[in-house]
Amino acid sequence: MKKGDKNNSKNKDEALVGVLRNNGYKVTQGRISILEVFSKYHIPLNAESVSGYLKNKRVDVATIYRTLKSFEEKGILRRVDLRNDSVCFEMNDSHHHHHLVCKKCGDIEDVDVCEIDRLSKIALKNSLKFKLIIDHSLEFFGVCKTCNKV
Amino acid sequence: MKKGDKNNSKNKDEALVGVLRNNGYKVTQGRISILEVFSKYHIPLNAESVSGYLKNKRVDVATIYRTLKSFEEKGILRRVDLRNDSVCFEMNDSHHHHHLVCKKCGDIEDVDVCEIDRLSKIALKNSLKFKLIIDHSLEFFGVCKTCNKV
DNA sequence: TTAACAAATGCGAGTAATTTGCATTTAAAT
DNA sequence: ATTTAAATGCAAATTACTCGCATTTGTTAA
Repeated sequence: MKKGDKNNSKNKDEALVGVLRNNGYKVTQGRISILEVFSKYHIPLNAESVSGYLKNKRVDVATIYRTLKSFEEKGILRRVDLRNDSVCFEMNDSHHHHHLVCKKCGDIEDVDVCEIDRLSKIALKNSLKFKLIIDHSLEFFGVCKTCNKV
Repeated sequence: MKKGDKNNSKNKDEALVGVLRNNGYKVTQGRISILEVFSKYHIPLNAESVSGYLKNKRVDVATIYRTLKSFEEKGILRRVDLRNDSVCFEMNDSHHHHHLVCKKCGDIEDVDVCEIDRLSKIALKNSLKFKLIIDHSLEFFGVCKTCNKV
């Protein structure tokens, strides 16, 4: 590993520590590791996947579930609903995006839809019951080219 | 019950029978009853709720789960993910709409967003991997006025 | 530094939603 | 009416997730 890489990695970790502190968390190795996984893999991950990526630095699955839920409540993670059998999350950073999911093989492609904020405002304006919209889900389900050939 | 009502009800059931036949299903009382529930209540329903509405005409919960899944695959029902602890469905008819869900009390308001087809086309056009988009999810999560007061 | 305390974790048991295997029943084709 | 594959009910199994509690750990303040 080159010096530069090491520093980058260190800086990145320091940024993650900052995220934890800003949200009033104790800084534990487990939470840092979980954040590292999400900041490395920009794909929807469920508790089991996170656990898999944490092989070496083992964190109990109950802790992972608790952490994911808490991170979501704080807005550090966003929940992503892909209509599979588990709840997935992604880092909730500036790189906000949605997904196209293959109904056959489950393959995922990111989708940038810049108009969702506008739609959200329209929805709120037309709403009778609601005063505040915090989040939204927007995912597309289809068939990928590979599966379509079969 | 008036004659007219009876006829309407009968016609409705015949329409539902048609739905089953068109999809290659055997026409069973259970499936008709389940379709009746969805065509009567235009709100997201999970297996348990359906079971509740079927009180008199009891259908086993395993059968309900099997039926819902199968109906979704056929496109008769749409899956609706409201981020609660069970999978919900709605009739997939012309009355297509989305939802605003209160994160605190779970109250739901329907949302009509007419631009989603356009977004879907844009997503497909920009996609590298996908050839076909079949469905999408779009739900908004927020806080309703009642809960916001507290 | 260290003492003290609340927060965080691990572990195991528990729960709720959903699925599955299989024997029985039933709709529909012949 | 007979036959057959599909559909159902029942009970057991599975899966994702949660909870209680004893122990550990990070942070605060002396």
